[in-house]
Amino acid sequence: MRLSAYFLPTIKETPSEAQIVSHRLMLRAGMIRQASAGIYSWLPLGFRVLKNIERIVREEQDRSGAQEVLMPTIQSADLWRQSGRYDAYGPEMLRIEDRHGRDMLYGPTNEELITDIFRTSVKSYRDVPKMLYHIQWKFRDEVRPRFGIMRGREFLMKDNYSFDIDLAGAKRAYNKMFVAYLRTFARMGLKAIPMEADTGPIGGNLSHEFIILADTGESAVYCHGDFLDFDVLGQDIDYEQDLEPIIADWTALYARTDEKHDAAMFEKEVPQENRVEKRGIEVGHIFYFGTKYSEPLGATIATPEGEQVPVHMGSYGIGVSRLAGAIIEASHDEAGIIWPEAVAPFKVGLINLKPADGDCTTACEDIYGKLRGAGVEVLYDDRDERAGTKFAEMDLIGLPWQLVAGPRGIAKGMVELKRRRDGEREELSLDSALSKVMP
RNA sequence: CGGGGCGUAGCUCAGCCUGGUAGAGUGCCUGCUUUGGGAGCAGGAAGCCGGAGGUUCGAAUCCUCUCGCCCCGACCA
Repeated sequence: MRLSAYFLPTIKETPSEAQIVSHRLMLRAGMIRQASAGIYSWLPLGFRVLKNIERIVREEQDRSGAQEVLMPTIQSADLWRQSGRYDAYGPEMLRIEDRHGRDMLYGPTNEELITDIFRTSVKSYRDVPKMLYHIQWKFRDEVRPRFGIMRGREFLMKDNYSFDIDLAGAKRAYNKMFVAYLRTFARMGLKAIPMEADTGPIGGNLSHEFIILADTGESAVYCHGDFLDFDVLGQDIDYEQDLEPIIADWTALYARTDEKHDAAMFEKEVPQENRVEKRGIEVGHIFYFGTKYSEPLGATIATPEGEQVPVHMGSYGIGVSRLAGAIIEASHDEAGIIWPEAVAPFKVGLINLKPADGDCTTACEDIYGKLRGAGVEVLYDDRDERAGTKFAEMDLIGLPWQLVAGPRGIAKGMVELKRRRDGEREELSLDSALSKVMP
């Protein structure tokens, strides 16, 4: 993509409404624009990031055996009356009336709908287990939206729902999601730590929040430092195998949010030097809720013995749009965003320092063509701007690699390759620079 | 939903107390100069001062109402 043709409205000054760093940077980098309180438009750069996050989430859901569906944003109130949540949910639910006077709502979540889909078509134990997920916009009319995209009213969420004949089956589904989440966040370059969470009225220990550490996180979290060295991507995972050992590894050490924190236990279980006390952002939540919805909605299946039992369900959410902000909270510096490669809107930013210079521009066009030919996503700054502006904007939008070509270097056949993460620069020949950023 | 704050040029803000023809910086457009970290000089375009009522000869400024946005708290993926 040529920057001269790209819609990238960057802002030098910080918009006054943005307080936290991800919100400021997303506005400044031209990723999003606020439409109204807690509701945002995604501009080209931000949308690319959102799509990358979504893609990784989808790939890992599919890998775990979940199947993608797409349910509507607008739901009928009828189902919610059956589950008892139409009244229970309160003013957070955006209620709508259609032209016929029917009560509708903009879905804040989809348990009712998915349970309805399941109950009308699944009748036998032979048809489970199943995991159905979708990635869809939700709306929760928060009293006070804040933190930009991180806590908007409208947000993109992946929610998966598992259906099993009994608790043991549900536990297997839970474990699959647990591992899928570890992989999902790791692929995005995040250290996500599963922390014990409240299970509500169901009880048991089948509820975890996945938390990433960031100074600006919304809640205090406490965990063992060894979590930061765990590597899930290095493992070869077979989702049909028993995942219990992996779960055991990841739940053996202390990790709790402040709601569940027990200072005495923390100090007893974690040696002083390994105690991590930081702030965290919740990016995922998995939990088992048993027959909470299947019972009132009559989602029953027949056991091998012919008995009708309510199906056991779990629900597994990832805040897809929130992740865009969360990743920035976890990865930025004074100059701007630092994208992990997997979610970066482009892999390489090619800076032509002097478009007016024939040789320099010829070389840049050549590099641009070669990178694109190799399938590398590249944003080519071909604008007639000053060098300082180009450097500053490229740092701001945070592409992992910057390839800088100026007349002086080009005359010697050299370009500069800068790694955004640590600012390390290398003067390289054209070919070796290219080979470094090509797959 | 309680408490607080702010709506003036694309953005950041001054002007309001004490009423008298709308301001700065930055961004944008033109030209010249400059050219490896958000340049310099000169010129230019740009605002129903959030909206509606009211007070007044006269309102960005005072009063009333209203809408929007932000912050703290309670709540939350």
